Amino acid sequence: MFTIGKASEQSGVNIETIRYYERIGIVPKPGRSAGGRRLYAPDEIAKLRFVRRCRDLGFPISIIQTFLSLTEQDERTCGEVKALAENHLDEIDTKIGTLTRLRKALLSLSASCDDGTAACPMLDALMKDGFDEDSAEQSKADIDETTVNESFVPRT
Amino acid sequence: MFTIGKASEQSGVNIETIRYYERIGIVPKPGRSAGGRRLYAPDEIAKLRFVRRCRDLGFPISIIQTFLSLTEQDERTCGEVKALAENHLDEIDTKIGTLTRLRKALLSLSASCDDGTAACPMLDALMKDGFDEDSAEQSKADIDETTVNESFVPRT
DNA sequence: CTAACTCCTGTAGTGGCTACAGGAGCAAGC
DNA sequence: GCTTGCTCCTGTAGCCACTACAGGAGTTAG
Repeated sequence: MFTIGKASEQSGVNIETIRYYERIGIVPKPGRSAGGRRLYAPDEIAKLRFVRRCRDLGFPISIIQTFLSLTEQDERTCGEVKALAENHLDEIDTKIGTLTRLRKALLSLSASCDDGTAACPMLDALMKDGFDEDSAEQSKADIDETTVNESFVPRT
Repeated sequence: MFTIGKASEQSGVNIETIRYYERIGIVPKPGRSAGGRRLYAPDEIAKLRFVRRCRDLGFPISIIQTFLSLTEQDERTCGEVKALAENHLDEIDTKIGTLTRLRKALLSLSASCDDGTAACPMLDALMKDGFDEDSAEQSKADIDETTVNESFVPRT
């Protein structure tokens, strides 16, 4: 049995985050010592580590919850997991695509911008009227089609 | 002069978001009608549009605020703008790199996962002990080096 | 004059944490 | 036994950039 500090070290999950996970019910409440401190069994630490790895892969908590319940009742598990993973992969691909288009737009904007000039062509371009019609609206439309809002961005 | 609804249409900024921008002080408080409604002049709408475009490019509000104050006092504007834009470009690049590594990791994990299997190799792998040492830790280390946390992810 | 619409303020919720404040348990050294 | 310093406890508030209400008031078309 380990206190929360050791559990944090071994799982790689921040102490505050462990308590947060307990609060939102993604990991079960651990036992307590006589003095009221949380005590973690090795398998509870394994669960925390699992959650961290899934977060590292960019999965949202809600999906991880599904993963965890799937591991409890191990009936036709793998198909669902694969489906969720592939859906997540699609989202990652969309995100990479969006960022790549953004990168391109920003690059061409900042390229017009020479150091030392007083009036800034980049800011000018962003202030102008007929800007969205050109290049940016293109990527905007692409994004809106697929509606990829939920900022998942992996933890560091 | 336009009411908030028209201003929203013309700028592409959601009504609630306009009021939010006013509340946090990124755009100035507009005038009011006799009945207490916000009235926007064309240049205020232009400012809103500028903010939206910057958000579309993924700039955080704080940077946009800098942009706006730079346009007020137009002294050595362009150099600073370019620097901020290039810094943002670097962040985008890092994010694309992270997502690409993630994609790879997730792809190889889900590849091991055949539909219909009861026990899931992917979940197994994530539960296992010596997992972080292999491929995931690589990308983890890369991320930690550069410390890119602030989830910026462009609006749709 | 009324129905439908737009707008107002203020507050709370989203995700996934992180950062306190103010206290209590616990281990080691004196 | 007592102090020092560490870890832990609960509860709450903050982060970002919005979004979503509730409950009311102004406005406009028929």
